[in-house]
Amino acid sequence: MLRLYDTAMRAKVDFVPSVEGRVSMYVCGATPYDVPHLGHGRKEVVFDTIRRYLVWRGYAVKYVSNVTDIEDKIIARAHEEGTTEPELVARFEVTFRSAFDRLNILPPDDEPRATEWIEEMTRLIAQLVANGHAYVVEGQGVYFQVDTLPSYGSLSHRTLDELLESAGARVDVDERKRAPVDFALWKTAKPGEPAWDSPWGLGRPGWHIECSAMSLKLLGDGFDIHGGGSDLVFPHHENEIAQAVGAGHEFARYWLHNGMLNVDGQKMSKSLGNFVTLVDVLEQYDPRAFRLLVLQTHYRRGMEVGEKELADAEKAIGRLDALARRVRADGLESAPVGDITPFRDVMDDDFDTPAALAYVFELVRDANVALDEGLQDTAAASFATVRELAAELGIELRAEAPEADAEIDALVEAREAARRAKDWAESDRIRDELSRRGIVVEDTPRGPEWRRE
RNA sequence: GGCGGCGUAGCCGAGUGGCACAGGCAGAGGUCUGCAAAACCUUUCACGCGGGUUCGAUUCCCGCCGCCGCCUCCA
Repeated sequence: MLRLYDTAMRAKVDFVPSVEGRVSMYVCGATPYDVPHLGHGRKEVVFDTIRRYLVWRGYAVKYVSNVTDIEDKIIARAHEEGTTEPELVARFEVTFRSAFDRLNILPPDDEPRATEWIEEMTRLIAQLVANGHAYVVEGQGVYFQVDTLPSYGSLSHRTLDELLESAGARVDVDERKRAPVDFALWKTAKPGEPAWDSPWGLGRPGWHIECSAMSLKLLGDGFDIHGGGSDLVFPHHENEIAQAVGAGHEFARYWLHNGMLNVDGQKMSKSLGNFVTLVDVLEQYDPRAFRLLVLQTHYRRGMEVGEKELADAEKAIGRLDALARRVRADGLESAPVGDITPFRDVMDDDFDTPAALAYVFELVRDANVALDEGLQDTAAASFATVRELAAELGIELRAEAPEADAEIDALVEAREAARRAKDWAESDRIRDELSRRGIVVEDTPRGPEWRRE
Protein backbone atom coordinates (compact mmCIF):
# COMPACT_ATOMS: atom_id res chain seq x y z
CA MET A 1 0.00 0.00 0.00
CA LEU A 2 1.33 3.35 -1.02
CA ARG A 3 1.28 5.91 1.74
CA LEU A 4 2.01 9.57 1.42
CA TYR A 5 2.17 12.60 3.66
CA ASP A 6 -0.77 14.87 3.08
CA THR A 7 -0.22 18.49 4.06
CA ALA A 8 -3.88 19.04 4.84
CA MET A 9 -4.08 16.00 7.15
CA ARG A 10 -0.62 16.62 8.53
CA ALA A 11 -0.08 12.88 8.47
CA LYS A 12 0.89 9.98 6.32
CA VAL A 13 -2.24 8.51 4.80
CA ASP A 14 -3.06 5.62 2.51
CA PHE A 15 -3.18 6.71 -1.08
CA VAL A 16 -6.36 5.67 -2.82
CA PRO A 17 -6.90 7.36 -6.19
CA SER A 18 -10.43 8.39 -7.01
CA VAL A 19 -10.43 6.15 -10.06
CA GLU A 20 -8.72 2.83 -9.53
CA GLY A 21 -5.51 2.51 -11.45
CA ARG A 22 -5.42 6.13 -12.47
CA VAL A 23 -3.74 9.15 -10.92
CA SER A 24 -4.32 12.74 -11.88
CA MET A 25 -1.80 15.21 -10.57
CA TYR A 26 -1.18 18.91 -10.86
CA VAL A 27 2.07 20.59 -9.88
CA CYS A 28 2.49 24.33 -9.81
CA GLY A 29 5.01 25.34 -12.40
CA ALA A 30 7.21 28.36 -12.34
CA THR A 31 6.88 31.91 -13.54
CA PRO A 32 9.58 32.22 -16.20
CA TYR A 33 10.65 35.82 -15.82
CA ASP A 34 14.26 34.90 -15.03
CA VAL A 35 16.58 31.89 -15.22
CA PRO A 36 15.69 28.86 -13.09
CA HIS A 37 17.48 28.43 -9.79
CA LEU A 38 18.29 25.26 -7.87
CA GLY A 39 15.02 25.39 -5.99
CA HIS A 40 13.12 25.00 -9.23
CA GLY A 41 15.40 22.10 -10.01
CA ARG A 42 14.65 20.38 -6.74
CA LYS A 43 10.91 20.73 -7.16
CA GLU A 44 11.06 19.34 -10.67
CA VAL A 45 13.21 16.41 -9.65
CA VAL A 46 10.98 15.61 -6.69
CA PHE A 47 7.71 15.57 -8.57
CA ASP A 48 9.18 13.95 -11.66
CA THR A 49 10.41 11.16 -9.43
CA ILE A 50 7.03 10.80 -7.74
CA ARG A 51 5.37 10.73 -11.12
CA ARG A 52 7.78 8.11 -12.45
CA TYR A 53 7.26 6.01 -9.36
CA LEU A 54 3.49 6.08 -9.71
CA VAL A 55 3.83 5.00 -13.33
CA TRP A 56 6.31 2.29 -12.36
CA ARG A 57 3.82 1.17 -9.72
CA GLY A 58 1.32 0.59 -12.50
CA TYR A 59 -0.85 3.69 -12.39
CA ALA A 60 -1.93 5.53 -15.51
CA VAL A 61 -0.77 9.00 -14.56
CA LYS A 62 -1.90 12.27 -16.02
CA TYR A 63 0.59 14.94 -15.01
CA VAL A 64 -0.22 18.59 -15.53
CA SER A 65 2.07 21.49 -14.71
CA ASN A 66 1.34 25.06 -15.66
CA VAL A 67 3.33 27.98 -16.97
CA THR A 68 2.41 31.32 -15.48
CA ASP A 69 2.96 33.49 -18.50
CA ILE A 70 1.29 36.65 -17.26
CA GLU A 71 2.01 38.15 -13.88
CA ASP A 72 3.23 41.36 -12.30
CA LYS A 73 6.88 40.37 -12.30
CA ILE A 74 6.77 39.42 -15.95
CA ILE A 75 5.28 42.77 -16.82
CA ALA A 76 7.88 44.59 -14.76
CA ARG A 77 10.77 42.63 -16.21
CA ALA A 78 9.58 42.98 -19.79
CA HIS A 79 9.25 46.70 -19.24
CA GLU A 80 12.79 46.87 -17.81
CA GLU A 81 14.22 45.04 -20.76
CA GLY A 82 12.20 46.95 -23.26
CA THR A 83 10.65 43.80 -24.62
CA THR A 84 7.21 42.26 -24.66
CA GLU A 85 5.81 39.83 -22.13
CA PRO A 86 5.38 36.98 -24.63
CA GLU A 87 8.94 37.37 -25.87
CA LEU A 88 10.34 37.40 -22.34
CA VAL A 89 8.37 34.35 -21.32
CA ALA A 90 9.22 32.45 -24.49
CA ARG A 91 12.91 33.08 -23.94
CA PHE A 92 12.98 31.92 -20.33
CA GLU A 93 10.69 28.99 -21.00
CA VAL A 94 13.37 27.62 -23.31
CA THR A 95 15.96 28.02 -20.56
CA PHE A 96 13.75 26.25 -18.05
CA ARG A 97 12.92 23.40 -20.38
CA SER A 98 16.46 22.75 -21.49
CA ALA A 99 17.68 22.70 -17.89
CA PHE A 100 14.88 20.29 -17.00
CA ASP A 101 15.75 18.09 -19.96
CA ARG A 102 19.28 17.80 -18.69
CA LEU A 103 17.88 16.74 -15.32
CA ASN A 104 15.94 14.03 -17.12
CA ILE A 105 12.59 15.57 -16.16
CA LEU A 106 9.82 14.13 -18.30
CA PRO A 107 7.68 16.80 -19.96
CA PRO A 108 4.21 17.12 -18.43
CA ASP A 109 1.31 15.52 -20.25
CA ASP A 110 -0.19 18.97 -20.40
CA GLU A 111 1.51 22.29 -19.79
CA PRO A 112 -1.21 24.92 -19.83
CA ARG A 113 -0.32 28.58 -20.15
CA ALA A 114 -2.36 31.03 -18.17
CA THR A 115 -3.02 33.31 -21.12
CA GLU A 116 -4.63 30.45 -23.01
CA TRP A 117 -7.24 29.85 -20.32
CA ILE A 118 -8.46 33.33 -19.50
CA GLU A 119 -12.01 32.48 -20.43
CA GLU A 120 -12.04 29.55 -18.05
CA MET A 121 -10.78 31.84 -15.30
CA THR A 122 -13.33 34.55 -15.87
CA ARG A 123 -16.03 31.89 -15.80
CA LEU A 124 -14.79 30.70 -12.43
CA ILE A 125 -14.60 34.26 -11.11
CA ALA A 126 -18.12 34.98 -12.31
CA GLN A 127 -19.29 31.92 -10.44
CA LEU A 128 -17.61 33.18 -7.28
CA VAL A 129 -19.24 36.58 -7.65
CA ALA A 130 -22.60 34.93 -8.19
CA ASN A 131 -22.11 32.75 -5.13
CA GLY A 132 -21.34 35.74 -2.97
CA HIS A 133 -17.72 34.79 -2.39
CA ALA A 134 -16.29 37.62 -4.44
CA TYR A 135 -16.88 41.32 -4.88
CA VAL A 136 -15.98 43.93 -7.41
CA VAL A 137 -14.06 47.09 -6.60
CA GLU A 138 -14.49 49.61 -9.36
CA GLY A 139 -11.25 50.44 -11.10
CA GLN A 140 -9.35 47.81 -9.11
CA GLY A 141 -10.67 44.41 -9.93
CA VAL A 142 -12.43 41.49 -8.30
CA TYR A 143 -11.57 40.13 -4.87
CA PHE A 144 -12.26 36.94 -3.04
CA GLN A 145 -13.93 37.58 0.29
CA VAL A 146 -12.24 35.17 2.63
CA ASP A 147 -14.69 35.42 5.52
CA THR A 148 -17.47 33.97 3.37
CA LEU A 149 -15.76 30.60 3.38
CA PRO A 150 -15.66 29.01 6.82
CA SER A 151 -13.23 26.30 5.71
CA TYR A 152 -10.60 28.84 4.67
CA GLY A 153 -7.29 27.97 6.26
CA SER A 154 -7.81 24.22 6.38
CA LEU A 155 -4.73 23.42 4.32
CA SER A 156 -2.31 25.72 6.09
CA HIS A 157 -4.03 25.27 9.47
CA ARG A 158 -4.73 28.87 10.16
CA THR A 159 -7.90 30.41 11.42
CA LEU A 160 -9.35 33.58 10.03
CA ASP A 161 -8.68 35.30 13.35
CA GLU A 162 -5.03 34.33 13.27
CA LEU A 163 -4.75 35.56 9.74
CA LEU A 164 -6.41 38.85 10.50
CA GLU A 165 -4.12 39.34 13.43
CA SER A 166 -0.92 38.92 11.46
CA ALA A 167 -2.14 40.47 8.22
CA GLY A 168 -0.97 44.01 7.85
CA ALA A 169 1.82 43.43 10.32
CA ARG A 170 4.24 42.98 7.49
CA VAL A 171 2.39 44.16 4.44
CA ASP A 172 0.65 47.34 3.53
CA VAL A 173 -3.03 46.71 3.51
CA ASP A 174 -4.81 47.51 0.31
CA GLU A 175 -7.28 50.20 1.22
CA ARG A 176 -9.97 49.08 -1.21
CA LYS A 177 -10.30 45.53 0.01
CA ARG A 178 -12.97 44.71 2.56
CA ALA A 179 -10.47 42.75 4.63
CA PRO A 180 -6.71 42.53 4.49
CA VAL A 181 -6.85 38.81 3.84
CA ASP A 182 -9.02 39.13 0.74
CA PHE A 183 -7.09 38.45 -2.43
CA ALA A 184 -7.33 39.48 -6.07
CA LEU A 185 -9.09 37.28 -8.60
CA TRP A 186 -9.00 39.81 -11.40
CA LYS A 187 -6.78 42.87 -11.70
CA THR A 188 -7.94 45.81 -13.73
CA ALA A 189 -5.31 46.81 -16.26
CA LYS A 190 -3.43 50.05 -15.96
CA PRO A 191 -2.65 51.86 -19.20
CA GLY A 192 0.00 50.04 -21.20
CA GLU A 193 -0.41 46.74 -19.41
CA PRO A 194 -1.38 43.60 -21.27
CA ALA A 195 -5.09 43.06 -20.86
CA TRP A 196 -7.91 40.67 -21.63
CA ASP A 197 -11.58 41.34 -21.79
CA SER A 198 -13.85 40.32 -18.95
CA PRO A 199 -17.23 41.16 -17.44
CA TRP A 200 -15.29 43.52 -15.14
CA GLY A 201 -13.46 45.30 -17.90
CA LEU A 202 -9.98 44.92 -19.30
CA GLY A 203 -7.52 43.29 -16.98
CA ARG A 204 -5.63 40.14 -16.15
CA PRO A 205 -6.22 37.20 -13.83
CA GLY A 206 -4.78 37.05 -10.33
CA TRP A 207 -2.08 34.51 -9.81
CA HIS A 208 -4.10 32.06 -7.73
CA ILE A 209 -7.09 31.73 -10.03
CA GLU A 210 -4.97 30.33 -12.84
CA CYS A 211 -4.16 27.13 -11.08
CA SER A 212 -7.71 26.54 -9.85
CA ALA A 213 -9.17 27.05 -13.30
CA MET A 214 -6.63 25.06 -15.25
CA SER A 215 -6.35 22.13 -12.86
CA LEU A 216 -10.10 21.71 -12.65
CA LYS A 217 -10.51 22.03 -16.37
CA LEU A 218 -7.75 19.62 -17.33
CA LEU A 219 -8.04 17.07 -14.53
CA GLY A 220 -11.62 17.44 -13.39
CA ASP A 221 -13.22 17.86 -9.98
CA GLY A 222 -11.65 15.89 -7.18
CA PHE A 223 -8.38 15.18 -8.95
CA ASP A 224 -5.93 13.20 -6.92
CA ILE A 225 -2.70 15.02 -6.16
CA HIS A 226 -1.72 18.64 -6.04
CA GLY A 227 1.94 19.39 -5.52
CA GLY A 228 4.30 22.30 -5.22
CA GLY A 229 6.94 23.88 -3.04
CA SER A 230 6.17 24.23 0.65
CA ASP A 231 6.38 27.98 0.29
CA LEU A 232 3.20 27.83 -1.78
CA VAL A 233 1.05 26.29 0.94
CA PHE A 234 0.01 29.71 2.06
CA PRO A 235 -1.38 31.69 0.47
CA HIS A 236 -1.27 30.20 -3.01
CA HIS A 237 -2.65 26.74 -2.42
CA GLU A 238 -5.00 27.87 0.30
CA ASN A 239 -6.45 30.35 -2.16
CA GLU A 240 -6.68 27.79 -4.93
CA ILE A 241 -8.83 25.69 -2.65
CA ALA A 242 -10.99 28.64 -1.67
CA GLN A 243 -11.65 29.53 -5.30
CA ALA A 244 -12.53 26.01 -6.31
CA VAL A 245 -14.66 25.22 -3.29
CA GLY A 246 -16.34 28.61 -3.36
CA ALA A 247 -17.38 27.97 -6.94
CA GLY A 248 -18.86 24.62 -5.96
CA HIS A 249 -16.07 22.31 -7.03
CA GLU A 250 -14.34 19.54 -5.25
CA PHE A 251 -10.62 20.19 -5.33
CA ALA A 252 -7.43 18.16 -4.88
CA ARG A 253 -7.65 15.10 -2.63
CA TYR A 254 -4.00 14.93 -1.56
CA TRP A 255 -1.52 17.74 -1.07
CA LEU A 256 2.21 17.15 -1.46
CA HIS A 257 4.87 19.76 -0.75
CA ASN A 258 8.58 19.60 -1.21
CA GLY A 259 10.97 21.22 1.27
CA MET A 260 13.10 24.20 0.51
CA LEU A 261 16.68 24.16 -0.52
CA ASN A 262 19.20 25.87 1.74
CA VAL A 263 22.51 27.52 1.09
CA ASP A 264 24.53 27.78 4.29
CA GLY A 265 21.44 26.92 6.27
CA GLN A 266 19.20 29.54 4.76
CA LYS A 267 16.45 29.22 2.24
CA MET A 268 17.65 30.00 -1.22
CA SER A 269 15.42 32.48 -2.95
CA LYS A 270 15.27 35.33 -5.32
CA SER A 271 14.31 37.76 -2.60
CA LEU A 272 17.28 36.80 -0.42
CA GLY A 273 19.61 37.12 -3.38
CA ASN A 274 21.49 33.98 -2.43
CA PHE A 275 20.24 31.81 -5.24
CA VAL A 276 22.40 29.68 -7.46
CA THR A 277 21.15 29.21 -10.97
CA LEU A 278 20.40 25.77 -12.24
CA VAL A 279 22.13 26.57 -15.49
CA ASP A 280 25.44 27.26 -13.72
CA VAL A 281 25.34 24.07 -11.72
CA LEU A 282 24.40 21.94 -14.70
CA GLU A 283 27.37 23.31 -16.59
CA GLN A 284 29.78 22.66 -13.75
CA TYR A 285 28.55 19.29 -12.62
CA ASP A 286 27.06 16.16 -14.08
CA PRO A 287 23.32 16.89 -14.07
CA ARG A 288 22.80 13.41 -12.66
CA ALA A 289 24.79 14.50 -9.61
CA PHE A 290 22.25 17.20 -8.84
CA ARG A 291 19.44 14.74 -9.30
CA LEU A 292 21.15 12.24 -7.03
CA LEU A 293 21.83 14.89 -4.42
CA VAL A 294 18.17 15.90 -4.39
CA LEU A 295 17.02 12.31 -4.03
CA GLN A 296 19.47 11.61 -1.23
CA THR A 297 17.38 13.88 0.97
CA HIS A 298 13.76 13.13 1.73
CA TYR A 299 11.59 15.43 -0.37
CA ARG A 300 9.79 17.06 2.54
CA ARG A 301 12.87 18.14 4.39
CA GLY A 302 15.04 21.16 3.90
CA MET A 303 18.25 20.21 2.19
CA GLU A 304 21.68 21.72 2.07
CA VAL A 305 23.34 22.32 -1.26
CA GLY A 306 26.80 23.61 -1.95
CA GLU A 307 29.91 22.80 -3.89
CA LYS A 308 30.99 20.05 -1.53
CA GLU A 309 27.63 18.33 -1.68
CA LEU A 310 27.54 18.50 -5.46
CA ALA A 311 31.09 17.23 -5.82
CA ASP A 312 30.34 14.32 -3.46
CA ALA A 313 27.26 13.42 -5.43
CA GLU A 314 29.24 13.50 -8.63
CA LYS A 315 31.65 10.96 -7.18
CA ALA A 316 28.75 8.74 -6.19
CA ILE A 317 27.54 8.87 -9.79
CA GLY A 318 31.05 7.90 -10.83
CA ARG A 319 30.70 4.79 -8.71
CA LEU A 320 27.57 3.79 -10.60
CA ASP A 321 29.18 4.40 -13.98
CA ALA A 322 32.30 2.48 -12.98
CA LEU A 323 30.17 -0.55 -12.27
CA ALA A 324 28.36 -0.14 -15.57
CA ARG A 325 31.71 -0.10 -17.39
CA ARG A 326 32.90 -3.18 -15.55
CA VAL A 327 29.76 -5.06 -16.39
CA ARG A 328 29.77 -4.01 -20.00
CA ALA A 329 33.39 -5.07 -20.40
CA ASP A 330 32.41 -8.52 -19.20
CA GLY A 331 29.41 -8.61 -21.51
CA LEU A 332 26.96 -9.11 -18.65
CA GLU A 333 24.49 -6.44 -19.48
CA SER A 334 21.42 -8.50 -20.05
CA ALA A 335 19.98 -10.25 -17.06
CA PRO A 336 16.57 -10.33 -15.44
CA VAL A 337 15.98 -7.75 -12.74
CA GLY A 338 16.37 -9.13 -9.23
CA ASP A 339 14.62 -8.34 -5.97
CA ILE A 340 12.92 -4.97 -6.07
CA THR A 341 10.85 -5.48 -2.94
CA PRO A 342 13.05 -3.48 -0.55
CA PHE A 343 13.01 -0.62 -3.00
CA ARG A 344 9.26 -0.68 -3.37
CA ASP A 345 8.68 -0.94 0.35
CA VAL A 346 10.61 2.21 1.16
CA MET A 347 9.26 4.13 -1.82
CA ASP A 348 5.75 3.17 -0.81
CA ASP A 349 6.43 4.87 2.49
CA ASP A 350 6.04 8.46 1.35
CA PHE A 351 8.65 8.18 -1.39
CA ASP A 352 11.68 7.54 0.76
CA THR A 353 14.21 8.02 -2.01
CA PRO A 354 17.22 8.22 0.35
CA ALA A 355 16.45 4.73 1.61
CA ALA A 356 15.76 3.57 -1.94
CA LEU A 357 19.16 4.83 -3.04
CA ALA A 358 20.81 3.15 -0.08
CA TYR A 359 19.42 -0.14 -1.41
CA VAL A 360 20.70 0.63 -4.90
CA PHE A 361 24.20 1.26 -3.56
CA GLU A 362 24.09 -1.94 -1.56
CA LEU A 363 23.39 -3.74 -4.81
CA VAL A 364 26.31 -1.94 -6.39
CA ARG A 365 28.59 -3.40 -3.76
CA ASP A 366 27.02 -6.83 -4.20
CA ALA A 367 27.64 -6.67 -7.93
CA ASN A 368 31.26 -5.63 -7.45
CA VAL A 369 31.86 -8.36 -4.92
CA ALA A 370 30.36 -10.91 -7.27
CA LEU A 371 32.57 -9.69 -10.10
CA ASP A 372 35.64 -9.89 -7.87
CA GLU A 373 34.73 -13.47 -7.09
CA GLY A 374 33.94 -14.40 -10.67
CA LEU A 375 30.26 -15.02 -9.96
CA GLN A 376 29.06 -13.62 -13.23
CA ASP A 377 25.41 -14.55 -13.03
CA THR A 378 25.08 -13.04 -9.59
CA ALA A 379 26.83 -9.90 -10.74
CA ALA A 380 24.65 -9.60 -13.80
CA ALA A 381 21.49 -9.92 -11.73
CA SER A 382 22.58 -7.31 -9.20
CA PHE A 383 23.62 -4.96 -11.92
CA ALA A 384 20.37 -5.35 -13.82
CA THR A 385 18.55 -4.37 -10.66
CA VAL A 386 20.80 -1.40 -10.07
CA ARG A 387 20.25 -0.17 -13.59
CA GLU A 388 16.50 -0.67 -13.43
CA LEU A 389 16.04 1.06 -10.07
CA ALA A 390 18.41 3.93 -10.86
CA ALA A 391 16.56 4.49 -14.12
CA GLU A 392 13.28 4.43 -12.24
CA LEU A 393 14.64 7.31 -10.18
CA GLY A 394 15.58 9.09 -13.38
CA ILE A 395 19.30 8.32 -13.24
CA GLU A 396 20.70 6.57 -16.29
CA LEU A 397 24.02 4.78 -15.93
CA ARG A 398 26.70 5.37 -18.53
CA ALA A 399 29.21 2.90 -19.83
CA GLU A 400 30.13 4.52 -23.11
CA ALA A 401 32.42 2.53 -25.30
CA PRO A 402 35.56 4.61 -25.78
CA GLU A 403 35.27 6.25 -29.13
CA ALA A 404 37.93 5.39 -31.67
CA ASP A 405 40.89 7.74 -31.49
CA ALA A 406 44.03 6.58 -33.26
CA GLU A 407 46.27 9.03 -31.49
CA ILE A 408 45.12 8.07 -28.01
CA ASP A 409 45.19 4.41 -28.93
CA ALA A 410 48.78 4.83 -30.09
CA LEU A 411 49.77 6.46 -26.81
CA VAL A 412 48.06 3.78 -24.78
CA GLU A 413 49.80 1.14 -26.87
CA ALA A 414 53.16 2.85 -26.45
CA ARG A 415 52.61 2.88 -22.71
CA GLU A 416 51.76 -0.80 -22.81
CA ALA A 417 54.99 -1.50 -24.68
CA ALA A 418 56.96 0.46 -22.09
CA ARG A 419 55.24 -1.46 -19.32
CA ARG A 420 56.05 -4.76 -20.95
CA ALA A 421 59.65 -3.62 -21.09
CA LYS A 422 59.28 -2.59 -17.41
CA ASP A 423 60.24 0.91 -18.36
CA TRP A 424 58.12 2.46 -15.64
CA ALA A 425 59.48 5.96 -16.10
CA GLU A 426 58.39 5.96 -19.71
CA SER A 427 55.00 4.40 -19.05
CA ASP A 428 54.29 6.90 -16.28
CA ARG A 429 55.37 9.73 -18.52
CA ILE A 430 52.88 8.63 -21.15
CA ARG A 431 50.17 8.26 -18.54
CA ASP A 432 50.82 11.83 -17.40
CA GLU A 433 50.62 12.95 -21.00
CA LEU A 434 47.28 11.24 -21.41
CA SER A 435 46.09 12.70 -18.15
CA ARG A 436 46.84 16.17 -19.45
CA ARG A 437 44.53 15.42 -22.34
CA GLY A 438 41.80 14.41 -19.93
CA ILE A 439 42.25 10.71 -20.48
CA VAL A 440 42.17 8.19 -17.67
CA VAL A 441 43.85 4.83 -18.25
CA GLU A 442 43.00 1.85 -16.12
CA ASP A 443 44.95 -1.38 -16.31
CA THR A 444 42.46 -4.20 -16.08
CA PRO A 445 42.75 -7.97 -16.41
CA ARG A 446 41.61 -7.46 -19.99
CA GLY A 447 44.40 -5.00 -20.70
CA PRO A 448 44.45 -1.22 -20.53
CA GLU A 449 41.18 0.67 -20.91
CA TRP A 450 40.83 4.39 -21.31
CA ARG A 451 38.07 6.93 -21.07
CA ARG A 452 37.60 10.62 -20.99
CA GLU A 453 37.20 12.19 -17.61
C1' G B 1 3.77 37.43 18.22
C1' G B 2 0.93 32.98 15.73
C1' C B 3 1.54 28.17 13.14
C1' G B 4 4.89 24.32 11.67
C1' G B 5 9.51 21.74 11.09
C1' C B 6 14.45 20.40 12.30
C1' G B 7 18.97 19.32 15.60
C1' U B 8 22.04 11.51 14.15
C1' A B 9 29.86 10.62 12.83
C1' G B 10 34.54 15.34 9.57
C1' C B 11 30.40 16.78 5.73
C1' C B 12 25.61 15.44 3.39
C1' G B 13 21.74 12.46 5.11
C1' A B 14 18.04 7.76 6.14
C1' G B 15 15.87 5.24 10.19
C1' U B 16 14.10 2.95 14.76
C1' G B 17 10.40 1.90 21.81
C1' G B 18 15.12 -3.26 22.32
C1' C B 19 23.10 -4.05 20.52
C1' A B 20 22.94 2.64 15.87
C1' C B 21 25.42 -2.74 9.58
C1' A B 22 21.51 2.91 6.62
C1' G B 23 23.60 5.09 2.17
C1' G B 24 26.95 8.71 -0.26
C1' C B 25 31.48 11.56 0.37
C1' A B 26 35.89 12.15 3.27
C1' G B 27 39.97 9.91 6.88
C1' A B 28 43.14 5.51 8.48
C1' G B 29 44.99 0.53 7.57
C1' G B 30 45.01 -3.57 4.23
C1' U B 31 44.19 -6.90 -0.45
C1' C B 32 45.05 -6.31 -5.76
C1' U B 33 48.66 -3.22 -8.93
C1' G B 34 55.54 -2.07 -11.17
C1' C B 35 53.10 2.41 -9.21
C1' A B 36 48.32 3.91 -9.91
C1' A B 37 43.10 3.62 -11.11
C1' A B 38 38.84 0.73 -10.22
C1' A B 39 37.09 -2.81 -6.78
C1' C B 40 36.88 -5.27 -2.17
C1' C B 41 37.98 -5.99 3.20
C1' U B 42 38.89 -3.84 8.03
C1' U B 43 38.55 0.56 10.75
C1' U B 44 38.17 5.89 13.51
C1' C B 45 34.14 9.45 14.57
C1' A B 46 27.25 10.49 16.06
C1' C B 47 21.46 10.25 18.17
C1' G B 48 21.61 19.12 21.09
C1' C B 49 20.60 19.59 26.77
C1' G B 50 17.44 18.45 31.16
C1' G B 51 13.30 15.97 33.08
C1' G B 52 9.16 12.32 32.54
C1' U B 53 6.57 7.64 30.80
C1' U B 54 8.72 2.59 30.21
C1' C B 55 11.78 -3.44 32.00
C1' G B 56 14.17 -0.48 28.20
C1' A B 57 13.96 6.17 25.00
C1' U B 58 17.98 8.43 19.82
C1' U B 59 12.73 7.11 18.88
C1' C B 60 6.87 8.82 22.84
C1' C B 61 5.59 13.28 26.36
C1' C B 62 7.16 18.06 28.75
C1' G B 63 10.69 21.98 29.30
C1' C B 64 15.17 24.40 27.61
C1' C B 65 18.86 25.82 24.01
C1' G B 66 20.04 26.34 18.86
C1' C B 67 18.66 26.49 13.64
C1' C B 68 15.03 26.91 9.70
C1' G B 69 10.34 27.77 7.13
C1' C B 70 5.39 30.07 6.56
C1' C B 71 2.36 34.26 8.21
C1' U B 72 4.31 39.15 1.65
C1' C B 73 6.15 37.58 -4.26
C1' C B 74 8.49 32.82 -3.86
C1' A B 75 9.79 26.02 -5.93
